[in-house]
Amino acid sequence: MAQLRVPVTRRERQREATYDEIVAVAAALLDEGADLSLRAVAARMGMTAPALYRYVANYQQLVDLVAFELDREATAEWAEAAERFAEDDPAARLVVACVRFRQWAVSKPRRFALVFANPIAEEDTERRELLTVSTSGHYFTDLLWEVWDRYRFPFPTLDELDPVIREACLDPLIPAKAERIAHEDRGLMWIYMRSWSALYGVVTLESTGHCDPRVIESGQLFRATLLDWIGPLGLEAERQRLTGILDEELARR
Amino acid sequence: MAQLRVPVTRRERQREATYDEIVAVAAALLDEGADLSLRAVAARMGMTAPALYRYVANYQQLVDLVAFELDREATAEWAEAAERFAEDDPAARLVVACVRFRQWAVSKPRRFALVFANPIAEEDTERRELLTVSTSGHYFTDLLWEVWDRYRFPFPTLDELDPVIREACLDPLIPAKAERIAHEDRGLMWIYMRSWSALYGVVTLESTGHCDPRVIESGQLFRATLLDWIGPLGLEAERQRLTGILDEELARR
DNA sequence: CGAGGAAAGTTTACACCGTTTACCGTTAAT
DNA sequence: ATTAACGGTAAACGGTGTAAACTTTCCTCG
Repeated sequence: MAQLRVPVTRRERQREATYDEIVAVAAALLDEGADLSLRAVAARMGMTAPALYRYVANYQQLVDLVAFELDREATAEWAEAAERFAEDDPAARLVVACVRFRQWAVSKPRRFALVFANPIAEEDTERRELLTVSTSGHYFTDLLWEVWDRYRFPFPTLDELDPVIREACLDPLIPAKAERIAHEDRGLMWIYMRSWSALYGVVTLESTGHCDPRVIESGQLFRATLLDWIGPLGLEAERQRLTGILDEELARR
Repeated sequence: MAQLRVPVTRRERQREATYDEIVAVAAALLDEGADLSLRAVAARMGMTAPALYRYVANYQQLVDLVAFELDREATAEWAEAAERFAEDDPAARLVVACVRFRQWAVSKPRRFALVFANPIAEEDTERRELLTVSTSGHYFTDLLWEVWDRYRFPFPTLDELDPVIREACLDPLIPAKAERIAHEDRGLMWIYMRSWSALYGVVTLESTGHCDPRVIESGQLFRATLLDWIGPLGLEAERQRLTGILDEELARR
């Protein structure tokens, strides 16, 4: 029994704390506009750079670590904000979460770039696996499933899908909490991919600044993109209410 | 008269050639998977690094120069491919150009990242201006206008638009060949922004690899996104033909 | 308790990077 | 022919990631 318990020796607690400090310091550097460097992180922690190699194998792993934690942190924020609507109101929660995601991306573009605009080479299976456990991805798939569970919007059956897509729906390599989705309902994953692609698109465009700043400021492009999904997600009857929530959340700034 | 002619002295020709070589060498480095560094470019040109400062003020300018030229080069490729359809068939040309853009982004992700995934800070007016003259942006706006000129799909009137968006349509800060669009038709720019956002979204998602590799390989996500725009662009009557062109172009690999 | 060993640091070193400064031929213009 | 601009060099500075060798600290086990 004893060895089954996670052994929290003094050393391990210290090590855990060091990891936390790494992430905190990195986030601070990022917010200050400095760029994330191994040496800078080490220096600010009162260590020499090579010491950090006791914690990460190389620079890329440092970045991945920070990205993963920032993703978790951000997702927790959106989730908390979404909880101002009841559990049985997933549509409202989804709207809030999307807006908060967007506000986060626009107000903290460097964090966003680290987490979401970080190129992943096809061959890099390690980093790809890391992507699979992305917290935000799981959160959004889960939310989408709940919306479906409540509103039962249509989605393609597995045999309507392109064989490759079918496989990708059944055994997703992307961040997704698919276990919860019944095998025969896995066509839902296609809706997830499509809607995520749309959301990712506007948000990346806005966050990276490849867009008229006035348009970003107004939020209209994002708003229109979200509204496009009201119909496909079976929320037509709720359009007015959800639009209200959307606008309110956007105005919150 | 004489001083109106662009003076092509020997020196200026040489200088021009050097600029071309910088871009060529940088592109080669990029394609080899090395990262773009001022020193590496200089070394491969047989120069020392400081010599490059006679041509660009700093590293960022080197990147911008290369990005701009690669954008031009790529746009020329898509445009040439699109010309296999007649000038009076802008819809087919648009489909071809979009697919070629996507194939370029997926097969040369590093070039894509340089040109389109390069963050631009809000304050950086210089780089923002550079963005405004982006060749690809002009090409796509132009093509969209031609589609509208032929099919007359509906678009919001200026007074239907949010005031901020209206202003952005009238005096665009984004790459766009807007002069050609009559003042009262500037609502078209809204359609441009929205469709560009959608296109940019999938393509970035696929190019950066934040997506199941099998889905990228199949091209289905991109295909579906493009097909969504057949209706809004007034091309419903052409759906079958355009879908054929789309699939053919995607299969071309 | 004390010996042994792993863990966590440091120092030193190397090869890169962007950038500045001072200097020097070559080339073009007056 | 003189002068000035141009296009290059060498040296140097401070920054980066990373490797190897060495030291100190702490935990564990006989």
